Amino acid sequence: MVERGETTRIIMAERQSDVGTAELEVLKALWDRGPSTVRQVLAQLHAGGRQVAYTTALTFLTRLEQKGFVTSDKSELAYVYKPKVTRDRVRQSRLRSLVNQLYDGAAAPLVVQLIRTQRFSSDEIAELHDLIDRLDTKTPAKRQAKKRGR
Amino acid sequence: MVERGETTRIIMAERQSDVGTAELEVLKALWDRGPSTVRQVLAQLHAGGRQVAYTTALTFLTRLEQKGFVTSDKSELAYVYKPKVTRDRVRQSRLRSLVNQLYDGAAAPLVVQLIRTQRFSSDEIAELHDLIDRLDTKTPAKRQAKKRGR
DNA sequence: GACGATCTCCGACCAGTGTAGTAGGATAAC
DNA sequence: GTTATCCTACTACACTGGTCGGAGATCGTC
Repeated sequence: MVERGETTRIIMAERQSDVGTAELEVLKALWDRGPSTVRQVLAQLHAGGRQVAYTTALTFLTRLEQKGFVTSDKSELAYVYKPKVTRDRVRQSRLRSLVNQLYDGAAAPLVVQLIRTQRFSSDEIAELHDLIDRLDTKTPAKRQAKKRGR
Repeated sequence: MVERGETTRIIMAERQSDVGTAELEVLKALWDRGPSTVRQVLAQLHAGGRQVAYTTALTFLTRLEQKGFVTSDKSELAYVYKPKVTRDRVRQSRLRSLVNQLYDGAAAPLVVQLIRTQRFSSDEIAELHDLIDRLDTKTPAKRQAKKRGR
């Protein structure tokens, strides 16, 4: 009755088209194999235990392209798809969502939880140690652009 | 036409009903306020900027109850809902999903990424330092319960 | 006891996602 | 040239999650 809908849409727009779990599998296939045809992606999916039909894989790739996550080279009969987003970008984005949704945007508690609940090899522990040590030196507050390059 | 559907359903069953983003807001309201009526939850949602109708909040609570994430005390006219899962459980579960989906189940790379890309206050850094140090002593393999109390 | 405010229940709608079938174009093989 | 094969485009369907309206039960109050 009321003319709501606008605001609602805007609020939801914040979480614009995301990649679904099955679509993510497809992206992973592309990350792992590099540019691939539908059939190659399909083979990868099957190898990973996802028994879907050829057209299903095609649909995923088409939708991913609509959403802007992959591009396709249509010069050959069988299109060759390749990812437009990196694995890291997606990880980053998913991570941010998680932090915002469940940790009030503060990453530290997340890290604490991870360290507390997960098991790590001594190599990993060493690496973490190293990273944290390096954090100490370049303390946050200032964030002096040492490598202004990027 | 073909009698598929069985297998499909089974495969999808693996990813049993999860909590949606709006449902999660409701859960958060319950975590923050403790046991609440629909109206109270609604107020909390509005306070958080989510302008939804009363019946929408009701639907969320009902669905959450069906899914087993909340219970309700129906002794009064207005039911009082309370969470059946802790915030930590949900965090844990979401985290595991993320790690499995995007980090091949290995938490360490996630931690590395977090530490690399997020900013931390010096207090937080100190805490992390502490945690990692403690990891060193009780190396994974054995996990000798030094502080059995927990 | 009729009225208005509240509640819950039930059904509904839409968008998004997982999944696939069919149609029709291009290609390769006879 | 006809046939079998492979590819994309289009359509469809079920299920879930976000959103709500109307119907019917309850309760407090004149």
